[in-house]
Amino acid sequence: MLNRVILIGRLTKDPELRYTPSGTAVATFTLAVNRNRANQEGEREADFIPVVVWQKQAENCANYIGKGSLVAIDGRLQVRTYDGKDGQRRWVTEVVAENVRFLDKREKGSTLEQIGKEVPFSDDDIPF
Amino acid sequence: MLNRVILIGRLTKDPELRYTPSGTAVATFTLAVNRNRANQEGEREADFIPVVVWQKQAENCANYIGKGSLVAIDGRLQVRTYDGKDGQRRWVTEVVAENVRFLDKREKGSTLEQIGKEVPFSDDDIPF
Amino acid sequence: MLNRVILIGRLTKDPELRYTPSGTAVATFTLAVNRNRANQEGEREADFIPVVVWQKQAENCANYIGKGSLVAIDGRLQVRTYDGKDGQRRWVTEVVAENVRFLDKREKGSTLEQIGKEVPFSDDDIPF
Amino acid sequence: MLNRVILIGRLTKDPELRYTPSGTAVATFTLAVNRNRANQEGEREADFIPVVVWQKQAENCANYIGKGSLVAIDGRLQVRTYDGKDGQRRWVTEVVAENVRFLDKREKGSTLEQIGKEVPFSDDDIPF
DNA sequence: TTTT
DNA sequence: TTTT
Repeated sequence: MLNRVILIGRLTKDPELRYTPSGTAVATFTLAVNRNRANQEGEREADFIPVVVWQKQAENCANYIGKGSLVAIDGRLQVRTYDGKDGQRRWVTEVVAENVRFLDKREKGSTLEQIGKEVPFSDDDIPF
Repeated sequence: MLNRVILIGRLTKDPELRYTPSGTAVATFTLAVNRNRANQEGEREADFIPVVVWQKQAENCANYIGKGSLVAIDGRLQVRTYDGKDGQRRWVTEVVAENVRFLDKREKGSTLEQIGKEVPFSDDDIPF
Repeated sequence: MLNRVILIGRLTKDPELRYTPSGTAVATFTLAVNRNRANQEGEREADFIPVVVWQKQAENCANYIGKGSLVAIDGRLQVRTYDGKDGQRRWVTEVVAENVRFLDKREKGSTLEQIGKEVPFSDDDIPF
Repeated sequence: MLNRVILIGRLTKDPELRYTPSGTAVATFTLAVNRNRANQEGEREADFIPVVVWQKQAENCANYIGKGSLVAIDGRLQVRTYDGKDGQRRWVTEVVAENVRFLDKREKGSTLEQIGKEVPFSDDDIPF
């Protein structure tokens, strides 16, 4: 069946990179996705959406983006279940990103710019 | 910012229809979205995703679909926060459906078939 | 960059299956995607969208769906250029399907039903 | 039926703004959407996709974006037919944008920045 | 050249 | 007819 999620938003913090026992990289972060309209107090509302990324893209996220970065996510919705420390079963809904596009302008002379010059020209390998 | 979710799946139960104090219709249901592959035990895995629908579409859902119905959802991801009875703050992630398409074949002579004939020809008003 | 198209519609004809010189299967068909509202004459309008499918999914399409079948497509937009017989350069915009979901109910006792029983349980291999 | 297209890319030229006889604004432009990989010659390939925008969003496009601007489009695929000057019927496939998000960083002190300060805080009214 |  |  079909399950597709597309988001554009900003990281609320730097991504957290971990490795599974078998050595696969996993990055997690939460994405602030602004809604279209401000609320009554004039504050802009946002949805804070948990995102998981796997493998090489996880490492790219850890290396190239951080708190405040603007990204586009293309992935799917996943619902996991886990048992809290209080013994209660809980549900987590998160987006598994199949693709993460980095949308920030790279500053002239930034690390990203430099790195961009040394690596193959591909959105999959390096962000740009 | 962009926030879009597209799902195809089946209702795990009949939709629940409620009204807000101001009279707006809201339907909720959970959608079973099968993943592509079966797990080690040969069982098919699925994600169970909470869906909310508003206004006339909510009433259409309550009237025309039920447990087991196949639907396509086009909407956005929303994260709400609420306080549990234990005083703990919890988060709910759900899909707010902007469009619900009914994908089941209507049986010849079913209520749906009949109704289809009496109402204007529009996916927005009646499902088909 | 991001490029994603999601469609639900019906085939206007049986898919055409071909093979590239190197032996890769390609299926093409056009999808009638109904718009939401009827026009002034009360006729339902539709967009007729060219779709291309590659490899095993191409062969699945040729085997399992035909004129009138209801499918969901998840893919990307592609613009190709070619030279007409009049020497004029022309553009074709088509959807390259990465996933084709078959949404029709299989009739009891149909080939599809039988096949469903003999093959591994996966949306990627057999439609269901 | 479902018909959804989501794109991120750059304008190849400034948008063209026109008005229908009844006074509705329409903007058109073509979006260069880079594919993921470079071709054999090491050049980056792209799809050049025609986009149409209506009403206030059309005027926003004409006012705030131009050649080279990075945007995200959320809309639907449309196939139109027209008769060429040679009397031949032709087909055009284009994306009707329901939402256009402006993704470029506004330069400090730019018109966009200034305007941003004077207008209501909403992605629908002003880009940011 | 179009589907239910 | 194409963008960075």
